[in-house]
Amino acid sequence: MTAPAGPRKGRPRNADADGAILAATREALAELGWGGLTMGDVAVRAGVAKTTLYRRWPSKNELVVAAVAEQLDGLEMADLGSLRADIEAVVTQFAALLSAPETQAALLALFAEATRDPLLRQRVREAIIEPQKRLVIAGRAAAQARGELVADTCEEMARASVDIIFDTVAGTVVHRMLVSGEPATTEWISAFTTLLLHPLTEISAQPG
Amino acid sequence: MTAPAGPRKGRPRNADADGAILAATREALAELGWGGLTMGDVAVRAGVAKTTLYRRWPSKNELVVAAVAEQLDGLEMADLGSLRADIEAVVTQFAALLSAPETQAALLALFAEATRDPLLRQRVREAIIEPQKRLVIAGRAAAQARGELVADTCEEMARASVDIIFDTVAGTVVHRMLVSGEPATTEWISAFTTLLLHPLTEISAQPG
DNA sequence: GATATACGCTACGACTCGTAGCGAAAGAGC
DNA sequence: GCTCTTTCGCTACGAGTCGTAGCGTATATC
Repeated sequence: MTAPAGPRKGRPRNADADGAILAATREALAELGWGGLTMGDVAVRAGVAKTTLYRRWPSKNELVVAAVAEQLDGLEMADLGSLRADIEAVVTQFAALLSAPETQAALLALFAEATRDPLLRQRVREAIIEPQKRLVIAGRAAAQARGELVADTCEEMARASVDIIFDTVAGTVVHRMLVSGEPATTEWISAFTTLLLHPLTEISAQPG
Repeated sequence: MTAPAGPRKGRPRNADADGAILAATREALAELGWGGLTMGDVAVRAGVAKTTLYRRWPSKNELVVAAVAEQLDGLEMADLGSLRADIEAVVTQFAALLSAPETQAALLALFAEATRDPLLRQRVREAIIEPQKRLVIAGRAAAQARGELVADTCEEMARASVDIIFDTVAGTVVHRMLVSGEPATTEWISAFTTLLLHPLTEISAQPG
């Protein structure tokens, strides 16, 4: 996405620079926040010139989107044999990611900027939000294959339930860790999973 | 809070200016976002000099905290006779507030800045988060008085349940409206309330 | 009146964004 | 080997912002 087609003739780009810049962006975001992050500082941390940043990303916004998206792509939904275990595992992963100050500052700063910039908002949804719904879809498919959940009645309802479940899980965890500032202990994750499982299994058993 | 003790001798402050400045701050935040908001612009919108802003609030951060806190103080928990109706009513109020772009940008921008600035974070919790937990407490008390929920087993568990319920409600609504960008329709509020009521009544009926 | 504060205005230093121009480096194609 | 193309680091720049300072004036209390 950043460099769709590599250059054909001239001097090739430093392959290591992309990773170094994105890491430096997250690091700077952790220490300084969105408002405190400066392109010059990121360049120094990454060991490149400021102009190199602008040669690869058009603005601060796009750079941070790329940095955060790369971070969240590491989330995975494992099939541990039960819906409860799967949910607890992915929530634990998510919480661990969100406990890193760099991810905290990056995510919220991005969301905040996205509320005013429709283009950035769309980029955030495309690059960050939508890809993560795969986790809900994968977890439900596994549960259905194990017989823990019945198959969805129709395509439309399946999509709607993915959205509401994703909003509830992501929203609650994000709110607890970023807004309330409390850590997500194993006990809390267990309690939240219980809260989530009750209506999930019931609604699934008797839709309508 | 802003001016704890009024001045005793000199020229008194313009009483209307505070409200005008806070309103102008929210308006500017809606149009320009945190990054785009400038103190000079707010001053022009409010019809005062920039120095007047700094005479009343020490920085941009504090000004926005005050502007958002004032906005959220309008939320109320009404006793409508049933727990479901009470929850739906307060969620509807909250969603209506969050549908205003000025509140969206303000809240998220504030949360984002708060992740890096511990002092600001504490101010946000004191002035914005904690006061709103009164809604959960009031709603639960009313439900217990009506016999819909049993009384809490101990003080500590009561506080923990307030926290988890608050995180779930606020987090889910915020995430849906601000991150996913979907509006909170009456159907969605109803479905979410159902999802919330199941474990609430069950856990309350058989704690542990 | 004397005093003390708030007000509007202008100017300022320090900082950041994003761009432009320079010479040099590192590959591709002939 | 030689040319062409692109990237690189560096420096400098214009525009814009934060937060402060100084000035003269307005408006209150003592």
